[in-house]
Amino acid sequence: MVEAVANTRASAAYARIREAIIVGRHQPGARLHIQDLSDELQVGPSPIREALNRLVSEGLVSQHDQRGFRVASLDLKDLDDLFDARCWANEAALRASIQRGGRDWEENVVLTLHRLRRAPRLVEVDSGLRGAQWESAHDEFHNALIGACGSTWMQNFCQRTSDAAARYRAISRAALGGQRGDEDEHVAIAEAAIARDEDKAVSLLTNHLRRTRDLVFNSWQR
Amino acid sequence: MVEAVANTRASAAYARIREAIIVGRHQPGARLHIQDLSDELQVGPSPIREALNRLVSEGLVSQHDQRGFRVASLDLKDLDDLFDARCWANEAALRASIQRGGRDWEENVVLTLHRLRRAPRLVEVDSGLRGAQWESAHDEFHNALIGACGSTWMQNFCQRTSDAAARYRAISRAALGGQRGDEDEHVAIAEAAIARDEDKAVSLLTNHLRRTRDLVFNSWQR
DNA sequence: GACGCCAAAAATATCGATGTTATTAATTGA
DNA sequence: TCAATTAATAACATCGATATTTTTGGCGTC
Repeated sequence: MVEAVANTRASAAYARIREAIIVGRHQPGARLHIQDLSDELQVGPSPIREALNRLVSEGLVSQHDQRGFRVASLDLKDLDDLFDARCWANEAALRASIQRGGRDWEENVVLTLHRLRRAPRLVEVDSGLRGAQWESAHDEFHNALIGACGSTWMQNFCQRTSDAAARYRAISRAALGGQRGDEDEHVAIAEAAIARDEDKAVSLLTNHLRRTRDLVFNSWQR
Repeated sequence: MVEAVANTRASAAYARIREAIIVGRHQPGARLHIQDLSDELQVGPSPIREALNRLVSEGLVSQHDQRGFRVASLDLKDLDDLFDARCWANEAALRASIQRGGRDWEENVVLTLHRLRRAPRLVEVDSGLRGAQWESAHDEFHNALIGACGSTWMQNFCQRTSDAAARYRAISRAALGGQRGDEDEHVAIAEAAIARDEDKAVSLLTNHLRRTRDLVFNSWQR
């Protein structure tokens, strides 16, 4: 999902700040002071600013001229906005994948599903590493599902919306103290997809996304 | 589409470089030297680099660590890739708009269509301003069509794919020396949309996009 | 006690300079 | 003449310092 090593300080800073935002370590709406990040990551201001500028176009950071950067904020309206986009994009991409996908696609779906089921769930609340591992496997599985759609543009968009959704999941997880058990849903989606049952697969996937949305919605407070 | 004035040199540089890429003044694959841009825009290297970093996440510029920036390249495979994404995204967004749109949406479609028809076409090959004016009106119309879909995320994605498509159009225009007459297509799409005929509107819009793709495809050479 | 104004402090956006890495040119040996 | 190695050049990534702008805090007035 993101390169472990980077040849440039800006790229390294980009990866780390990005991760921190998605995981929720940098909270929505919080200001991102150049100096603080500079101290934290042990690099000068320039690479930090370059990293932040990349994140701006990615929608993870918002920028106001002369007033610095802050973590893009989240709210219920945006949650529904995002939910719609995810449904539409994933539906189209999944249908195309089912139509166009070959053996390699099927095998990749099976493989990533297996890895997802094997990935450790978040048992204790603060075992960050385990959570990250599961999130990564989860990501891989959903990418595999739409991996044969034939459009990198659409896949990138799905990835981006998925990143945004991960931020909401992190909040909900922090509020509820655990994750829901949705292994069955993933299995069902994979089976329908491989069986080339477009409508069923889409319906299962859409409901899967909706349940995620509802979980976040219900755990929302302030 | 993009703010005319910017309070910061980085934002100003961003807008100008972006425009230059979309219009095709910076050609696909061309290297973007910091120094050159610095001289051209009369600002130091830092704002230029920040601008380029934003464009990287936007997909208009590619970056290779330690090897600088270059204009994102275009090819026929990417054209089809992009075409699929545009069709899927616009179909979903248009359907939602037709279902959810109210009076204000209808009126905006009519208004932007009128402005598009009134906008001067590109008569002479190098009258850049006129072309830009039409491109802008064209953009506004397509945005208006999906303006009531309810998802900013999806609208932003459509905008982004539309920008990429504009780059292909610029190439094809330069090769052919003119634009095709597609006023009728826009009128038909608008009418079907306002008549709330989902399937017809979607079909017209999809064909509209396909014709654009075909035009570019046929004018491709090197 | 609240509002507005002014000064002090902090933070940003930008510059110019420098170390490092890639690219080009020159040179040597086969 | 060409390949490979090395020197020279150019470009990039990064730093540290500075000018501007925003924010904060205090002060006086209504």
